[in-house]
Amino acid sequence: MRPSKPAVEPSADLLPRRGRRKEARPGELLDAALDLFVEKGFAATRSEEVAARAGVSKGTLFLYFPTKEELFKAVIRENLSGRFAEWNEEFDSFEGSSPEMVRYCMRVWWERIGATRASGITKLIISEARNFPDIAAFYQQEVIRPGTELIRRILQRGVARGEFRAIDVEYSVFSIIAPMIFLIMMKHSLGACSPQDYPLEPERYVQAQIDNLLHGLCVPGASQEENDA
Amino acid sequence: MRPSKPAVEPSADLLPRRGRRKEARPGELLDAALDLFVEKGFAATRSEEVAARAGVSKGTLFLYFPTKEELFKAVIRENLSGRFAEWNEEFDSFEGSSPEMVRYCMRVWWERIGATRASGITKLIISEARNFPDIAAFYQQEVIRPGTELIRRILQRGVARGEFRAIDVEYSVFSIIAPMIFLIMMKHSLGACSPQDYPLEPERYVQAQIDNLLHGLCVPGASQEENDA
Amino acid sequence: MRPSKPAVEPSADLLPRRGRRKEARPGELLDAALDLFVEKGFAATRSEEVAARAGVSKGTLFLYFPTKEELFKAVIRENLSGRFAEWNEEFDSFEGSSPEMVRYCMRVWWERIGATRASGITKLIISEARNFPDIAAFYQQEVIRPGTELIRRILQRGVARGEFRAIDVEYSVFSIIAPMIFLIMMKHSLGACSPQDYPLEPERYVQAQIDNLLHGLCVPGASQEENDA
Amino acid sequence: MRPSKPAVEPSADLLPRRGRRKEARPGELLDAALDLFVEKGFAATRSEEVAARAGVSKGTLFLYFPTKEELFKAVIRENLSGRFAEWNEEFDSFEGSSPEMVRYCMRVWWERIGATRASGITKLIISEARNFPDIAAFYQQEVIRPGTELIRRILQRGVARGEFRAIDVEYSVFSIIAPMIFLIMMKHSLGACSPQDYPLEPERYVQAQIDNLLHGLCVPGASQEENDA
DNA sequence: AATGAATGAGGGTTCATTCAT
DNA sequence: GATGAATGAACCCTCATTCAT
Repeated sequence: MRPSKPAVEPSADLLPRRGRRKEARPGELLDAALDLFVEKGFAATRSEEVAARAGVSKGTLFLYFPTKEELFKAVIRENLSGRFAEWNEEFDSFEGSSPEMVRYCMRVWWERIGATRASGITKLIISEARNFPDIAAFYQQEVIRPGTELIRRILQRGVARGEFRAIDVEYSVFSIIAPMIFLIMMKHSLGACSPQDYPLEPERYVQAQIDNLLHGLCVPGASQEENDA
Repeated sequence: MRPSKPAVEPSADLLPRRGRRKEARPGELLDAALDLFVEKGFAATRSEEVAARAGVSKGTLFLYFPTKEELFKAVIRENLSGRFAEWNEEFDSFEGSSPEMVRYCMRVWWERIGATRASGITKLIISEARNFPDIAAFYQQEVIRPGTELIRRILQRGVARGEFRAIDVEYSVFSIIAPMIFLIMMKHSLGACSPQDYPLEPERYVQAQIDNLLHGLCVPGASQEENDA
Repeated sequence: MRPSKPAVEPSADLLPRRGRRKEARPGELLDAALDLFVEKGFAATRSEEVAARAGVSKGTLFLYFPTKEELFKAVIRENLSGRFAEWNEEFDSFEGSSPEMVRYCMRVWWERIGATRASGITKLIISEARNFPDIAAFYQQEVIRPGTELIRRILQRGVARGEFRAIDVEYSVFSIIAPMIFLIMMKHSLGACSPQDYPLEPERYVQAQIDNLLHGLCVPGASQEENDA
Repeated sequence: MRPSKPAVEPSADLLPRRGRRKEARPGELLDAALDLFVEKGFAATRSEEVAARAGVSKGTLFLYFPTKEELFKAVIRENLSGRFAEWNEEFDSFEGSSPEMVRYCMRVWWERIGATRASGITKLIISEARNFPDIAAFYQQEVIRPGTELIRRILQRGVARGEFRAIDVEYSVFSIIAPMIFLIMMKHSLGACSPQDYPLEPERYVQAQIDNLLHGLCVPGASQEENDA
């Protein structure tokens, strides 16, 4: 039906064209999509770009994901593997001190999430939450709630064991979360733009945050300044 | 991102303004644009929506801003009040202790930025940085650098005066920045989606962060655990 | 934003480009759409063709009709002006004989519908009914039912006045409808394809149908052949 | 309509066929295609649907028919059984009266065409004629011309034998054709949409049309109204 | 200055067709 | 032969931008 273009010689093409790899496709597309959505945002990413980065044509994308929005949701779902059961267990059986737990928590967060492609999901959710309220709610249920719960238990343990001060446990959760989220956001936004301006060494960053978080800025024993607002 | 036309300077600025009647227009457009860009992102915001929210017609928008991209840049510029000179002075003449400076810094950050519409800019920059590298660089110069510099000076002062421990000043800057940025990001993303899931009270949040930051989680004097990685 | 093509001189263009004629547009578009839908069918007609035939650009079409399907429905609605009230009245006050009514009915059908653009709607509905069941139902209500009712009354009148035989009134309605619909369908399908093969003169056609319908093929008084199936 | 490739002749026809196993394929595809083309039209029918309904894969369809358009033509050709030689003979040797011939003609038309899947071709041709002028011309040659010729001979016989009035033979042909085509069109369009609104009993319909056609609506002997236009 | 009708390039999605298996 | 994954031209529709009024 369509006027076929003059058959282009597949001259020295070593890779198999029209590869038949149904199993591999969705994963490659999801990877490409994650990268691009993180980099440019959902709306500014063109479907064709995703396909091209995955090494397939535009049409192939829609063979696996009926719409761009479904692709987005699949990207989130794919990378939201609920590993909290495992992590909860890991922390329940943790034998060290509570400060060590906090230290371990933050280091592991960086190693397992921050330093990996999974960190893109965090950036993606925070940037796109308002355009995808149902995704946001899903993330809330599946990640935020169990995550904060895990951290809260660490803090409560520390207070109960007399290792931590009588902190505001509920809101101190964010003293662990905030520095990690900040690091991840920087990695994917300003840090990715001008690395020369943001020579953030993640290990040193995490180390400094842990140190300040556990011991505070102030020299201990100095005159306690008043805590009135 | 498409190539932006060379920004056309609105020459009418040179003429003496008689009535201030219509002069409110650009401001209303910038306000509307800020809200919508923060809410939906640059790419997902339609020019017509901006105009409608500002109460003018589509054509009028392009009367003041030659392209959507220029509108975006104007939104950023408009809300990047270079108040660092003022703020630097405020801190240079600050008479209290360094812990008080940190406390003041974080409270004022929330009051002057976080609680106001200006906080949207932070969200916007972080979300859109990679689509607007020049904007990101501009922000880097105008906000990040002076901001971190200001905070660094506070920390150095505290160390110099023996009020703060021998912290990693360079990276401890983020111990102040991260919690504030996190609060602002939440306010504009997940927090705006499901307020019932995020009943964050900003004052209590800031208070808890300040408290933990200054005194740390650990009870002072407890056996210092080793700081090796 | 978009790279503007080198401004083409509107050399000798007498017609106003970018005409501002909001009132006229929908009608012109509906006319163009009717023609094309009749000619090529709904699915095979491209939106851009409709726009082009109406002398506007693709985008303009969607300014007035949100989707191609809505355009289709509007085409039907526009041309389905329920003139049955008027026609009912016309026939209720008809003073001639019932055969004259039949004759008048068929001639007027051709003049007011068959010979005009409105006949396209008939072709359209019949060809597309199964793709647009709601349209078909609507047409059923608004056109078919009142139309058959009108004709049934004519036939009943003829029987009641002793002018017509004891016909099967219910199904004799189609003895009037069928020839008219056939003529209209031919006009828009095979007749439009090869006029040289279909030199149908509508007036002679209608005349012949009326004549046969009223008096039958058979010579009157000839031996009635049996009517068993 | 796109330019159709020159139809490739399936050369395998020359080889002696061993098993008839797979030879059913093309027929099943043609059947499926006929149904779907009639139901949705050519453009709105997807090749994959045709294949699916025939119980084969998309690829197989194109094994037998090089393009969708060739499939369409094959559907027409397949169902255009040139049985006119046979039918002509049947009528040439018909022994009854001319009214009986008309009656027989219409009944047989319904039984052999109207009531069978072949009736879909009629609907298809009429609906798609303008998109396939060559098909229309072919149909004209193969069906319309011999069909009208057959009917014309019946009418002429009746006139010659004094059984029919001095009718306009040329145009009276349509008095037989129109009601049959109308019935078939209804069956495949509006009648298929809302059967509850179209409880057309074909036998009663055909009976009524025959009756009216042969004897007319008017009571014989009543004052002949003038036949001037 | 302000409007909003008009434009048309761009992007999401479909689907006839191809071809490696 | 048969399959169905892959392709990409084509089509519907959007929306930034223009411009006559």
